[in-house]
Amino acid sequence: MPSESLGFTSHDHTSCVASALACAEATCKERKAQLTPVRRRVLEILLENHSAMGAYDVLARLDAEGFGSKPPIAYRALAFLVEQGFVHRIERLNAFIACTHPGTVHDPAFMICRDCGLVAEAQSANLALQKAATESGFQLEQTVIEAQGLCPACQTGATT
Amino acid sequence: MPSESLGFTSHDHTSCVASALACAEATCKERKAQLTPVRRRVLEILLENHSAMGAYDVLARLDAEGFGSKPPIAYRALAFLVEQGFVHRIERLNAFIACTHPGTVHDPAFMICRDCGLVAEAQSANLALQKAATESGFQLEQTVIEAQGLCPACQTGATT
DNA sequence: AGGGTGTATGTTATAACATCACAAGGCGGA
DNA sequence: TCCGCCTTGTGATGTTATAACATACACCCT
Repeated sequence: MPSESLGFTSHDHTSCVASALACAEATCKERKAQLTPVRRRVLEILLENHSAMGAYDVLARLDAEGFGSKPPIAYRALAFLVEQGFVHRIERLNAFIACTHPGTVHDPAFMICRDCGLVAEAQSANLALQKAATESGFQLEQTVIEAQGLCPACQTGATT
Repeated sequence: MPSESLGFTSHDHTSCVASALACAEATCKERKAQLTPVRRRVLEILLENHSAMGAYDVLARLDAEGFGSKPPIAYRALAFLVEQGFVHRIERLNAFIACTHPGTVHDPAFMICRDCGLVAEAQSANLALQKAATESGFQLEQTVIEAQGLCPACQTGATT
């Protein structure tokens, strides 16, 4: 039962947390980036939670565990993790979510269920956008692709 | 020096404000939606400004013109305009921009220059995303597609 | 005219999200 | 040792957004 956030199917969760952490550790080592305790813990929290969390939600957890209670604590760790590609920011929700397939280079796309709030990560490869950019001379650096709708589970009996 | 939103080229600006307003009026009439003074003025402000503006920037203008100074004044008008499709919200910037081609149905994509802040609207048609959605059973309702990079003008000598 | 309904506006307060500025600690290299 | 760099801690503040409630106005129906 591979972890497949791509669909909205359930999966074995404990193993994917461990493997994502291991991957982050390896990547940091390779890049000589420091996966400090706070940073590591934030990543763990996001992985365990397995859904998009606001910075202040993360902060509350950190505070409860003695890491500090001020916003910059959380924001700095999150910024680091986003930079390293272990975590993605969901603009639409002002929230953060652990990457489902770290290690691979990607320009992720997200599907956000407006009913239950679940967020699934997919690959983007937006050719139309690249074409438009090329045509207008825009030098594309990063793309935010976030779809909103209803996940399979919420399609019956959801708020219309 | 306003620039055309589709490419990053400049264009005649006065005429596009007028035509967009006329279009909004016609559309509202057709839909029996009310383009009240505040709403109309907010649309004008965004059209005149011709770039992404924060809700509070808009609010400051409204206040200066006697429309009221409290956040809901601006947010409600903006929400109406977004609903009607006359204005788009740029998630990445927490800002709003007048639609460059109102009247036509569209699922817009944006190119945001990180140096000068200009925002250009393009068409999206993200097939990859639609495919992913279909495959996973996600019922797609709306897409946010925002690219970040450098506009032609900023590609020489920009902050790297 | 009276009364009900719906939409829009006005206002207070506060929630939620994010950053600045500065101090202090740890650690490696010159 | 001393310096420079990165990281953390903390207080204050800035920015974006909504909840909740009251009021006003237009419209329709009787």
